[in-house]
Amino acid sequence: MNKYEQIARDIYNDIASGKYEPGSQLALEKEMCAQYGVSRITVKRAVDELVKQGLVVKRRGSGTFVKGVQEEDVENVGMCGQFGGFSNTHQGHQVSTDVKKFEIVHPSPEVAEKLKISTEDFVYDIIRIRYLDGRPENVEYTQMPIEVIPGIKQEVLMNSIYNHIENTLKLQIQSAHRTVSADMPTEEEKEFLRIEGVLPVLQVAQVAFLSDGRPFEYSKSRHRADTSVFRAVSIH
Amino acid sequence: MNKYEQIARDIYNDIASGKYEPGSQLALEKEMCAQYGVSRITVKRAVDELVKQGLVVKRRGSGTFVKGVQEEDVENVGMCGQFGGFSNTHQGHQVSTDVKKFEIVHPSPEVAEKLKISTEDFVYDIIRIRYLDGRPENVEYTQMPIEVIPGIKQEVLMNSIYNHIENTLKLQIQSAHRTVSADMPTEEEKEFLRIEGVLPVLQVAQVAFLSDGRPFEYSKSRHRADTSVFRAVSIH
DNA sequence: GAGTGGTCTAGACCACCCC
DNA sequence: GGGTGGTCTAGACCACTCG
Repeated sequence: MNKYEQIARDIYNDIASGKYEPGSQLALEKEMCAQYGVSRITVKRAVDELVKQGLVVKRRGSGTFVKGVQEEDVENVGMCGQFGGFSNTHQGHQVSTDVKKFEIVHPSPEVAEKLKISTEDFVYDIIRIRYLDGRPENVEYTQMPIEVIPGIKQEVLMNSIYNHIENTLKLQIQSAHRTVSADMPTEEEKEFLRIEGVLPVLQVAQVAFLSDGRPFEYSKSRHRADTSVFRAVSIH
Repeated sequence: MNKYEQIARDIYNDIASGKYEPGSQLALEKEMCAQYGVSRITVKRAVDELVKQGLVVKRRGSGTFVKGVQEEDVENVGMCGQFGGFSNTHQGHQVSTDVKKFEIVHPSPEVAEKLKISTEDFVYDIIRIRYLDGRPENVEYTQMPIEVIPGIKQEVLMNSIYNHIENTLKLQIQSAHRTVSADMPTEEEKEFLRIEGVLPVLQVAQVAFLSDGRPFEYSKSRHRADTSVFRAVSIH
């Protein structure tokens, strides 16, 4: 564990545990240097992690202050960013999966372009429904190059593809480019998600990248609008 | 202008102008040190800006590589992040505004909590419709504490509140916490946005903060789903 | 003027990749 | 083994806030 990560985690815990009230001032960077026995630039980096998460604000000439945001935000953005697949973001709930389609096909030109592969290559073509505590929450359309992510089996799909990638294949996920939009469900999706009446879906389309820069996934997840939101923090 | 900002901008331009092909390797950090006459940590910081924007990937032991994402992404996330109000994010289009409501009221308990003020305080209560090239694109419900953002006039609302804050009041915007969701428009909104038939709206609710940590705005903008998306890049 | 965080340096050592 | 980026140091100076 790096020093700055450990320090960031420490401060985070102090805030989450209520040791720092919302609006109150954090210990000075100089003080933290002494407390942790590190240089100031390392403390700065640790605190900058919290700034990135939106938990604190730095004011040059004054100090660093706790922002005091809603608890939901802290939980959702938290130490981990809005990352991981579906399973990881809903800890504490019972997650189950229904695999509706699992084939290997050629990608469309659009998908091939996004995944930086040829239409001659092969991709997994997966449709899954995700349930939270037994209620359908979203339907996920996933395409992944078999070259990049080999060994996907039915069993992997029932759990987390992300776990398979990081734990079994030992690959690192680096980033995701997401586009969020609103749409109406198709008739099939209304069945999948047990939607009656008029309810839109929140669509999250993403291209995800490994740490070596290769795109490894193009997916669209379409969520019931009454049970899902997408959160983001942006810093100027 | 700071050195690392200038260097980041330089590299960004090299990528945007196509001097670096997608997938190609950037100049080494050591080379950039020589080129710009700065220390390596400064070059690193510059390149990290581009990583944050999702334009490049660093591979320890190998180098830094251009990710090769869609042009839309680069434009939208770009050098500026997905920031600024509506006017700034649609340069090149003709933007106009229709003010439907402009009053001063007490905030609801929920809004007061988010803005860290009392329900006894006053907030502007604003409803505006935004048009892109003459077509209604979204309706925006804004509440701002009059104490924090004084001097809002009809004329300001016709242009950009953000410009007023940064240029007239000389305040710095620091961050925004956003929650994106999908919903159906109300009957009134269908009129405002000239929606016929069944079309959902993409809602972006946000609390925005000044650089001194004070929340200064709670707003909900509800966009026609057929003309709007929300983009985000997340880095592990 | 005293004190805060912001930027930057020159140099060290480490973890990792590839040959 | 040679070269990459990652982390960290000790110290300097600057920009800003506040009393």
